Formats: sequence, C-alpha cells, structure tokens
Amino acid sequence: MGEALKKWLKMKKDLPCREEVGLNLRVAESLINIGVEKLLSGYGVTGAQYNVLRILNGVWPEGHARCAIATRMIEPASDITRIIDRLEKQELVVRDRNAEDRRVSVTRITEKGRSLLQQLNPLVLRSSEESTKALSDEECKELSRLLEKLYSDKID
Amino acid sequence: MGEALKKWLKMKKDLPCREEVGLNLRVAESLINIGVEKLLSGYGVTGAQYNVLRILNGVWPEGHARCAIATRMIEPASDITRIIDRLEKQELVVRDRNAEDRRVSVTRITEKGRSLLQQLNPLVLRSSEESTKALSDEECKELSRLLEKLYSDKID
DNA sequence: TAACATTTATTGTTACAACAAATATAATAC
DNA sequence: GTATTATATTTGTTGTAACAATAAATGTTA
Repeated sequence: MGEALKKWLKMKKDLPCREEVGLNLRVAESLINIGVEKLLSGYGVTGAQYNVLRILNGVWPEGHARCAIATRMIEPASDITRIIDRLEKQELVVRDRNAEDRRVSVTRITEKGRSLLQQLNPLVLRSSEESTKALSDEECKELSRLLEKLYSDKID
Repeated sequence: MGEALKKWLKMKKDLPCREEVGLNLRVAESLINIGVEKLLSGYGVTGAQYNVLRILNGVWPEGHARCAIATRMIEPASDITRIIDRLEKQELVVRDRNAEDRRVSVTRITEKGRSLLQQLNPLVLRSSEESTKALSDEECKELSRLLEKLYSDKID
C-alpha cells in the first residue's frame, strides 16, 4: 500500500488493493478539486453552477431543457431545478417555456453569464494545471486512460 | 481525449489534458463510490459516519479526540462534532470529557458500533471489488500509484 | 498572578443535496 | 374523445455541509 495514503489516513495496516483504489480516488479528487471550488466561490458560483454555465455556453445561443442538462453534468445532480433557480437569481441564465411542448423549460445563458465564464475559464485552467503539476503529460494521459477504463462499464 | 469522458459529458470538443484529468477524477470518484454510499445508507449511516466508525475502531478500546479524528478523515470534514452527534444518537459511539485536559472530548466506539462495522466491512469490500472489476490487479496498483503521486505534494 | 493568546469543541446560520410527492403537459390506449 | 400512462419540471421536507462566531479550558508572558 502506498505511503502517501497511509500518511494521509495515518493508518498502519494495509488494505486490499480494490479498497485502496477507492480511497485514493476520494482523497485525490477532494484534494485536486478543492482549489477550483475555492476559486469559483470567490466569484459567487459553486462547482455545480459553473458546470451548468459551461454546458449552456456550449449550445449558446440555444438553450437546453432541464433533463438535457442533467445528463451532461459531471456528477449526477438530482436537483438541476434549484441550481438554475440560483443562477437565474444572479441573472446568469434565463428560463422560458418551450412553445411546442409546454412541459419543458429551456434555459439559456445570458451575456452576463458568458462574460463571467470568459473571466473564469482561464483561471480554472490555470488552477487545474497547478494542481496536477506533480504529473508529467504522459502520466496525466495514463491516469486519464485508467480512470476511463475504470468507469466506462458504468455509463449508458 | 478519451471517448468515455466525451460520452459521459456528451461533449464534442477536446479539453486540455490537465482539465481532463480533473474531470475524469470527479466522474470516476462519483461513479465508484456511489455504490458504497447506497449500501451504507441502507444501514442508516453516511459515508462520513462509517469513516469515523472505522477510525474509532482502529484505536478501540481507546478513543480519539475530535481533532484527531478530523486529521484522519478521507476527506477533510469541517464538522466532526455533528457527525459524532448523530452517531451518538444511534448509540454507535460514546463521548466523554478528558480528565487531564477538559477541553478535549474523547469519542469511543461502542459494542453496537463494532458489531455494525463487522456486519458492514465485508459488504463494503465486496462492493469495492465489484465497482473496480474493470481493472486488473496490476492496473489497480498502477492507478493507485499515479493518484498518490498526484496528491502527495499536497499533504503535510 | 493577571492579562492575553491558543487550543479544542460546540453552536448558529445559511446554503445545498437527496428523495419523495405534486403539478402540468403530452402521448397512448381503448 | 376520455381515461390512463408517461414525461418534464417544480416543490416540500429533511438531513447534511460550509463557514463564522462563541464558549471553555489551557498555555504563555510580563
């Protein structure tokens, strides 16, 4: 078992390698992404809100239905509705009812939302470069490959 | 950029590999650990509560001060106090004031807590084996190695 | 030893997450 | 054409997370 994990958890005993991988995933994820979260919170948005803004920016000037956003989230989020509520309150998005199917509510990013993203995106990129600097490009790619192999049987 | 990530996020464009690794970490972590969380919730404990129970079990029959627990958590948890409150309400732990230093409150796991762990531990192991079955033992170890290298400059 | 600083834990508050229930509209079956 | 089922979203509720403020005990220093 790796020394870094033992050091982090202040454990003495070893763990089965399948449990070890799960723990390392949690430790790494929380240490890596905490920096981005802090950065974003300084601009008044959470990680989930930023994620929604990026998704909406990808289809601008069109919008997305709530359920289309849900399937594109990094982590499955159960209440997109209230994430959008909070973005709407900040005037970063707008919401309309679809004319053809009045059940769906289509959300679009506003100019204010787009300019916030333009401000944030380079900062987020810089932060992720900073937080992964312990790995070479090759190691990053190998890590991504293994992670995708790990979860690819769990999607669709 | 890996196809699994693109498929998951329904993206077309590529991302810088440093951002890609961060996203893959989040996707993998949430897909892998959701199973354990669900398992635990069926027994009335959250992941954080289970984590605290395991930490306390490791020093049984002694206990730990609140701040000693905090440093051993998988993810930095800001309010151990209320996690312990909830465990105490379920009689899985007990809390005493330390005689020498009356500031510190020492928490110990109870017999009820220990027997819950005995019940849960094999189920958790089985669940983590199941959720990582897409990787070989060698790949698991390589993945752990890369993850530890990634975060080892961020601890202590 | 009195004043101040530090450590440890708890509480208050606000925002967010998870799950179920409710609402509204559309599609399907008879 | 009405009843039923399915889909899309919103709301209610409860529990949890994050952060600041407070309380209590101990350490430090002049």
